[in-house]
Amino acid sequence: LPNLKAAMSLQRIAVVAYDRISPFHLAVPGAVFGERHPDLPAIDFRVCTEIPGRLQTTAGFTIDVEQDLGFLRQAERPPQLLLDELNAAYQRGAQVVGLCLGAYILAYAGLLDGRKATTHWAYAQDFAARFPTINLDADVLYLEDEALITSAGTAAALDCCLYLLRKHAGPTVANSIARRLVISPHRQGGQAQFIEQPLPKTAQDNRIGELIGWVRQNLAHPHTLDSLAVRVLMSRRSFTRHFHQLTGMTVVQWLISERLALTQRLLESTSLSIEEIAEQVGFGSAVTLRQHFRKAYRISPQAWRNTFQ
DNA sequence: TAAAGTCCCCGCCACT
DNA sequence: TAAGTGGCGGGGACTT
Repeated sequence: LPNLKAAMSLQRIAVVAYDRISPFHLAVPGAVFGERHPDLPAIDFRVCTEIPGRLQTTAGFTIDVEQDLGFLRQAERPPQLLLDELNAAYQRGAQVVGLCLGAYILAYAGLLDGRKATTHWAYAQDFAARFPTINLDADVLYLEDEALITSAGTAAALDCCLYLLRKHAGPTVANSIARRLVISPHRQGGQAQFIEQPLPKTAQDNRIGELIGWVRQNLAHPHTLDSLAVRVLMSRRSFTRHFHQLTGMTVVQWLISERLALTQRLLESTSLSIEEIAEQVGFGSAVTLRQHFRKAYRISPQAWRNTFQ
């Protein structure tokens, strides 16, 4: 059945494995949290399981897991043991994460009752039927409600882990690790506005989330730092600071990445000229569009269009 | 593509 | 005291 999850505080992260686990799901938290980073204090990262020993993976090879759930603290009997441990961890103030189908574990543990959660879209119907008291949102990459975080399928676990890292260690470290993994620090289709912020002080972050949605709808506008800062009722300085904290990108970086994403779509699905596309996506000129496109994708817009049409 | 001009980013620090 | 805010300015990124 279900999956793995991590109880974390950045000093200590426990990932729960089980027999016939998908190695990808084990590798994702391992790649984000398990390796040393110069700007990050060493994390006590461990994989644990109910009964230590050899576990089969779905990829045909086996892994040895020495750690039992004692790392998660306490004792009793599986699988109730696992649920109890998770509850105990949550009571102690740990952050509890259910990646992919790991959301089922949190749900069985009763942690998600009355809360928002997500899981792999293919299991959304089953999940909703099984746990009617849980408010399921299958359209997001990951979702935080209080200290409980669930992520959607497979690769969304990466977005989720990077979100956790950004939250606890800051955007610089998170971006650095994202770069090392050769993935976008903040995926297009941006989930920022969907993250349920647990603390009341984040009214501003919510405003930024709304701003992100609005700018996407109005990319053609000639946005500037000042015009955007006014919209979220912040000074320039605070706006850039909050924006970076929330998304891991600077305002201009993000704007450019949004404009480039739309550029790609228009190149693929329309026959608009580069000039017309530049106009529609908010680049001041075709020259500017070409510069950014080339820098980001190492290919000219025209060449991109040719290969994708 | 090149270069001048403009705008942004972010460390710093005084001030809530 | 601790945490957040916002003006300032140099270096650098972006635009034309």
